Amino acid sequence: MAQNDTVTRILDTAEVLFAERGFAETSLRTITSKAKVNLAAVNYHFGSKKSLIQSVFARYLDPFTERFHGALDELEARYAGKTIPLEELLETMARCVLEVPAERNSLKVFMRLLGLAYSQAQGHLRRYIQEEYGGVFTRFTALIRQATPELPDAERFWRLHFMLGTVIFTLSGLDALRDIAEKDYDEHVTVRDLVRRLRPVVVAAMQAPLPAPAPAPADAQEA
Amino acid sequence: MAQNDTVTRILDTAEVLFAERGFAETSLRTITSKAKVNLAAVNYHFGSKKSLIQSVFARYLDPFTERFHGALDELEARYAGKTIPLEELLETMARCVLEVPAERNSLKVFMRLLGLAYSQAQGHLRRYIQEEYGGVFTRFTALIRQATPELPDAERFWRLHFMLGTVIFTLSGLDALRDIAEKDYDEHVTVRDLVRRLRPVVVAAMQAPLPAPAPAPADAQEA
DNA sequence: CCACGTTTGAAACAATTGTTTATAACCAGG
DNA sequence: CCTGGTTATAAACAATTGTTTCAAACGTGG
Repeated sequence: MAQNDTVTRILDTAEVLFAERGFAETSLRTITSKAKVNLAAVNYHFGSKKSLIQSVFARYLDPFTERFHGALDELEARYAGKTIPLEELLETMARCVLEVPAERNSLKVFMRLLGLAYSQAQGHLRRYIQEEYGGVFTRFTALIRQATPELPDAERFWRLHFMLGTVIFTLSGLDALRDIAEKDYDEHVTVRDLVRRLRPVVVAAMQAPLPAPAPAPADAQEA
Repeated sequence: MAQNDTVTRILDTAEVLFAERGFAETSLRTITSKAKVNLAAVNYHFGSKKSLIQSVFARYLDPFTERFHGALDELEARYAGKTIPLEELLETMARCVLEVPAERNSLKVFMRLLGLAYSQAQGHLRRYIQEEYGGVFTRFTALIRQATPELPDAERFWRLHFMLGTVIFTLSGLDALRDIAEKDYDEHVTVRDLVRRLRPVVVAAMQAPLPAPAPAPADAQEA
């Protein structure tokens, strides 16, 4: 029990600190002292700081992907070859995202971690997540493709990432935004409230009219 | 000229490195060696690393806010008290965002810096930007408010941040996304292409139907 | 009870960080 | 040609970082 206790105590403390301050800004000494374990315990149990970070993600993403795959199985079975409506797909994903972290820590931590992973510049973390958990996302986008046959592939690709940005940005910066919202509109907003607000926006965004065709490239502007 | 040369060479190098690797991950030695200036030059000219970071932002945001204010002046004059349409407001902002960094470095760097500032966890940088440049944004949102009278204030607040997330997330992660898009759909996408794609999505998102009212809070879920 | 693999503990390590210091180079104005 | 303040340079500083080491404590199977 002592070993497991040390490992989970490190993970519990690390994920909170990472979410609060970022990866580079969180030292192993801060983690271990707050977790009341020895400094060397991190390198002993995880090997390195980098691998600790990945373990923090794995503890969220492993149960998520499993549950998400299951939910998609159930959905495909229910629709038996018929194309699943867009709302249903989004709803299912939202439900899985909400359910998994609710069992342990707050969803806020999970989203903040995801946001950090994406903003990590050189992106070896994003690559790890892509390689390890890209499967469900590929499966999900294939179903989205069937649900939005009117969209050109490239257009759908970009719109999905537009919405990914919306969700990650909003939920990962939730604390700051919530403070403003509470002060200015005195309403205490929960994550579920946000998902409720997100739903019509995401649907409308995905179903927005196609953009005007690109103008003739008179002089190409480098990006 | 020598002084100015050192200062701008530090800023030019720092903004690129910051955008590529983040703030904490970029050391002053990396900056100064790449900029071919002495290590102490940063502390001499800027005082500290933190203040160098702020200077990097100021060099983008000062001309941007000036130009944006001017554009809003011109818009208000043109509409002479009448409410400015939403599309026009968005168009104006997009134009200013596109024009300013085009004069010097790439827009990509600017957006990546903005994304980093927002994902910076403890957020003293976000606070600095808010205090220093919050004015234009307040003015802009007031105009947006007139353009979308059907939206409750809180709803508009959240939707604006949804869209802010879309823009920052997409444009700050542009390189990675562009690689995927080019590989999968072999289309070379420029920033202007993205803005063209963004336009109908943002408009549709802002005009999406209101969400269903919150269900009775049977058991409150902590966030 | 003993012995052995596993886990913890305190300390030290080597490397890197931002910042400061003291000296030298520069470059105008008298 | 000095002289004054401004800028550049090299070196050192103190603090912090991730990682390693090695001995002590632990706990379980013989």
